[in-house]
Amino acid sequence: MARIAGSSGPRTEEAIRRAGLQLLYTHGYAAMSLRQLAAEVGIQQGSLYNYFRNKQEFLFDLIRTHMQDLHAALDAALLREGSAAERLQRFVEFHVAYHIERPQQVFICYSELRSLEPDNLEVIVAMRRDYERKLGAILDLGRETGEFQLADTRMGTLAILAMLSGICNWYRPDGRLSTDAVQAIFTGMVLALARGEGEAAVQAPPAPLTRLAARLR
Amino acid sequence: MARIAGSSGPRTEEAIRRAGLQLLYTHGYAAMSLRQLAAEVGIQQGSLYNYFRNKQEFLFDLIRTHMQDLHAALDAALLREGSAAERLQRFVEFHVAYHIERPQQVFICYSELRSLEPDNLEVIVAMRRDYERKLGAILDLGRETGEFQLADTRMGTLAILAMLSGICNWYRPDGRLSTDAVQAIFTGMVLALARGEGEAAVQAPPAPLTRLAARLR
DNA sequence: GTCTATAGATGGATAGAC
DNA sequence: GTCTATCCATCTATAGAC
Repeated sequence: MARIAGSSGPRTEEAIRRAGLQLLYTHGYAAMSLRQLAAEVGIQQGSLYNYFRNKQEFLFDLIRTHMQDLHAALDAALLREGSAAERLQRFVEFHVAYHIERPQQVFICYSELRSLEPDNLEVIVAMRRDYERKLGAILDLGRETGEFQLADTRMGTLAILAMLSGICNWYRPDGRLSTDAVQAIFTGMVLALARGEGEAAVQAPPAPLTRLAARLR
Repeated sequence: MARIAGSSGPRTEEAIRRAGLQLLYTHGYAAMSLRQLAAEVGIQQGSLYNYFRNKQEFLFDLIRTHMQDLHAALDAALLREGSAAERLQRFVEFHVAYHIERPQQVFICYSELRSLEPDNLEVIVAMRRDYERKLGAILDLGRETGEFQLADTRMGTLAILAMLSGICNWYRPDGRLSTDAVQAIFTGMVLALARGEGEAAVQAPPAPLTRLAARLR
């Protein structure tokens, strides 16, 4: 993976981003050393400081850039017209495709929030809230038009995002299903979730189960 | 948080587990120092080695113990009779309650898999697969009886687990909803997901969306 | 922009007294 | 079982030559 020593400027910057992404994905922020990063790029460790002021700034830039790309791509893909179901389908297709194409970036943006210093974290969390709101607006619309029967649109938002974002934890390009197939299957599941009334199968209260779990704590 | 110096044996062991859980949850394995851990417990750092051979063994024990508890609690709660819908409802109620009661343990068991050495990871992944299979069996049963219309039960398993496990990322005891309310809402969403056919709202292929996302990469 | 060299701090783990 | 003291490795970040 080592590059030619002496390669300069933009090429090095891009190499650092790529290698950093891979190392963050594999080892995590705290376990990724700048010596490793420099070795992957093919430069000496001190030279990295020509590209960022410190390790934290490097992480923050990587995450913020990804969140900006995500928003831009969503805005380009999302329908502003059509039924709520159509918009939801577009959202799912977009989100699935984006997560399948950038599993590393997506994973880091979830898993390394804890590694951000408070001020930086605040910025990213705000961007994430905006993204959630765009899905929330679709679910709210669907409830107004009667297309969706969700008991709670906020919980629906969180459930759908968790379900879709989980894809980057198991999807493999050489796996059983193509991107299109995954998109189709998840679109079906999300639409069913949003439309269905999902009345309970059993009426008995779940309290005893909770106690059981507590006993084993 | 410091405890009385000189406290011995089982009390210290329990204190180490509790403090370790908190530190792993807050900072992660790589960023958690044994000096921090010892300080939280109220002992000196060297004394920790009376309770584990090294840091890795401590993490592994914590995760393995949690997975064992999870399996035992599920087996105690899961119906072996009844319709697939009833069993699925029980599964969701159990899983939600368990995750709400132990958000830290659950979070660590997902986020620190990367910190396990290969042999240890293998053990945990096998336990996790067993857990997934128990949900998968319910979905398969439902498809055989015609209760469920899932396009792909394996994807259904992954989707449901991601959706439910995401709860520990946002649930707060002092939040808007009680445990019972969260259980009821998620039961409804999961049952709707499993039952619904979820035909697409739009027939057009999603290929252009994928290209759009790629353009912004 | 890259290199070498190093400061300064912190980490996991061990040894031996009590 | 807990303490003190320490070894040795590794880390981020900086300084200055080329």
